[in-house]
Amino acid sequence: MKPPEATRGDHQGTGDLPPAVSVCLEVLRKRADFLAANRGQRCGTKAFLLQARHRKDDTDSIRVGFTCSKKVGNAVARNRAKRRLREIVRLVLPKHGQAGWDYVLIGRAEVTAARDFAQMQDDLRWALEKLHGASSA
RNA sequence: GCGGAUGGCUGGACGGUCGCACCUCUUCGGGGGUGAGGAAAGUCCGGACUCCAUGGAGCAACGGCGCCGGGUAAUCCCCGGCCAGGGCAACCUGAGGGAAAGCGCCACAGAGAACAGACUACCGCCCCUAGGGGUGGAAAAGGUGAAAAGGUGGGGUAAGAGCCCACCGCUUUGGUGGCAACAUCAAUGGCACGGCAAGCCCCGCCGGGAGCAAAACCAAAUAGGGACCGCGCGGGCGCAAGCCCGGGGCCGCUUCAGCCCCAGCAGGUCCGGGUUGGUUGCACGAGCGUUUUGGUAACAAGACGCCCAGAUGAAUGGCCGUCCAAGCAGGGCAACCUGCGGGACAAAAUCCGGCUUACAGGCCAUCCGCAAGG
Repeated sequence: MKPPEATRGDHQGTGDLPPAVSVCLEVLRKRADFLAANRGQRCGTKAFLLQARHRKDDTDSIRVGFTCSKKVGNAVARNRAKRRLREIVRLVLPKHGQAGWDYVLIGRAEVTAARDFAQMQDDLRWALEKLHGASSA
């Protein structure tokens, strides 16, 4: 009854990815991609933790992954958290993300499912500006 | 009307706007269809299906089950019945075979706890003699305990006792009813037989193992194995042809049948295994709905209609509006009005049949008790 939920034991978490997003976005499916993103830059917000990594390969697509471990709650709570994260990514990332980067959003217990939706979008914009501002500086 | 018992249903609705998975149509712009649960859960039973084990028979071991009958693919499940316990009742609960095969265990308390025993108390006799001691009888009364050797009443006696009698219980035998568990009636014996088998055990029945990450196929890249050919090949006897004797393996043992192996390699030809992706398995099934017939029922048979999720870092959603109902506050005798507010448990992962557990609120049916009315 449970999805792979992947290697939960370590703190990588493995996101569950919904191929949701629009055309220019791709979804991370490989465990290795998640591990690589985990070693990249990161920025926490109230509703989630954002990890980002510049792939430095020839492709210029934006890729995203989502991680909601069992700490977030039961299956129903995890699914809801992932869907909300997926939705703010769909609305925000095409405009504010940078090509050639991988992003991973990690859900938090309680907050990810309950925070005001508009505020979550602002959170993501703020986190993206902070990361890319720091990397360019 | 109040209280209660049982069974079942439902578990937000509608709309707007972005979006997801699969299928499908397409003029490649896009359009259409379908898309979580009663528990999808726990993974506790039973099956289908797949692979592994060479097949048959017997035995042993291990595990499970356990009133009787029926249902089913099957079950530890379901239905009906029996017995025991609880409740005024509807109804509920019950690992419910065997303790006159054996072993073992019954703590504390108590005189005594398992082929009984005698502390207080009772009675007779004897002795010192307010009272007590000795001896014998007896096991009813008190006390202890979860449990004390049939119960109640009467007779009887020095006092007592199934010692005798009646009823109840029990043993044994028989009759009757029932497929059976069992019930009931009669006779019989004066009563001999404590509990625990979720202790060992005995009896009866059932059971091969692993599981869709099973398994099959395709494509890549990569280190290492097997078969056949050739040289050659177990022991003994023999000049030789040949004859005799084998050993080991095939999930425990025995047996029968069958199969395989029994030195090595510088070569030649061919085949298989693991990893990562992909495809299949993978959704037409012990299927669902309606209905008829048989059956007390579980269920079975028939007719008609229907196609109903197939993901894999894993779709079935985000936001907003109106309404519905739980809750809170205010107003009103009340119906109700206004505002706030928030939506039970829990999400498919090969598929079925069950069990168990979780669950806000709402609804329906049948039945029982009490009260009132006709």
